[in-house]
Amino acid sequence: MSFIDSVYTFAPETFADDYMAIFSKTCEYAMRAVFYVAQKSHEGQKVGIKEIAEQINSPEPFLAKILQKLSRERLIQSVKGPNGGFYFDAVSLNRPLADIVSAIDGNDIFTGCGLGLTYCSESNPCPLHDEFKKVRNQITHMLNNTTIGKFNMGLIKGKFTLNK
Amino acid sequence: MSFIDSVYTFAPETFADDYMAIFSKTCEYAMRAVFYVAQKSHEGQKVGIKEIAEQINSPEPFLAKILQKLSRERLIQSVKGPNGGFYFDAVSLNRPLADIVSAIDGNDIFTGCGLGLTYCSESNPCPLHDEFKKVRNQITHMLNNTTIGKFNMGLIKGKFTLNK
DNA sequence: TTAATAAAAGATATTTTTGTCTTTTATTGA
DNA sequence: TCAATAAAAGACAAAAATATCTTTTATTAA
Ligand code: FES
Ligand code: FES
Repeated sequence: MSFIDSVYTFAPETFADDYMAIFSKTCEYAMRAVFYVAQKSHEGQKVGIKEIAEQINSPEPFLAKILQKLSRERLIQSVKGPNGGFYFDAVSLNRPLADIVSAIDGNDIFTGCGLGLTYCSESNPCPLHDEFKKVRNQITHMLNNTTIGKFNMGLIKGKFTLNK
Repeated sequence: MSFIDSVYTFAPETFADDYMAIFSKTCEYAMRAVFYVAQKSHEGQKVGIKEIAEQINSPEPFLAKILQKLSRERLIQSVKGPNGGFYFDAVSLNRPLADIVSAIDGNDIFTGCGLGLTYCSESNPCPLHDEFKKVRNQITHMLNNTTIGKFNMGLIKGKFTLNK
């Protein structure tokens, strides 16, 4: 390939600098928002979408969609109009984070096969099955044992970050 | 909303029955393919893309792209022409599966923040940091301690599945 | 040295995820 | 009861991931 050619030839980046996280971006926004709203609820306040989006550094209209979904599923509370906003009642504050994750990302992270087989099963395991089960169990444990309100104190005391 | 209306009104499924896995589909295909080719290499054979795609149940042209990438990165060996195909040499068979994953999905799964913060850090942790670190470490351990050739015997003996 | 073979590369298409914009509905306080 | 407010809903747009098709290059064996 000549120099001139190379100037006009770009690698067909089918595999961009992709970076794959455990949770979808949607779910990451959801979790950050939930923790932020929980903290405010602990202080007895409701929060508007604009403030939430600013504080967790997420696109506002997109986050609105996410919270709408959580609201429809009664995982978060909201009221319209002046002094309205999002908040959590006492019951919701005690819900596990797992409820948020499964509402957004589904249950694959709790039950799915690491190699993408349709069903994860003991009788027909993929090679990674035994080790992957441990990973899945730890994720499940983490999400089941983290209530939505668990970090309220830490957040109020400034121990944790929710914005990049 | 009237009955007639409801007949023609469909919920705008912005959140389809999404299911989020730990690895991208691309990476799942890659891992399944790698294990399949490794097994064949152990038996001294090269395998064509068609056979691999059939055996691991993946779209053939898409898998071809994936293996091309791994080939460019010297993670898998290949030869063109008659009797050609993909295979692993002894060195590659001993590579950790982590090399495949990071080539395809990047390093976020090893180092990224569970809540999607730009950097995961001890000094500015997100609420999930402590627990998420454990998950990440277990994934890292799993992928570093699994060589590409680790399951050859199990696969030959039919203990494992690679197709759905 | 040629025909057949099989991977590599390139171009294109589809689907899903992520993100934006506009309109509607509910609530509140004046 | 009216104007202001804020979430809900709906329609639309952009980007990324997934998938397909065609052409090119390298290798082998006859
Ligand atoms: S079968 Fe793959 S993780 Fe269980
Ligand atoms: S800061 Fe979020 S996992 Fe470390």
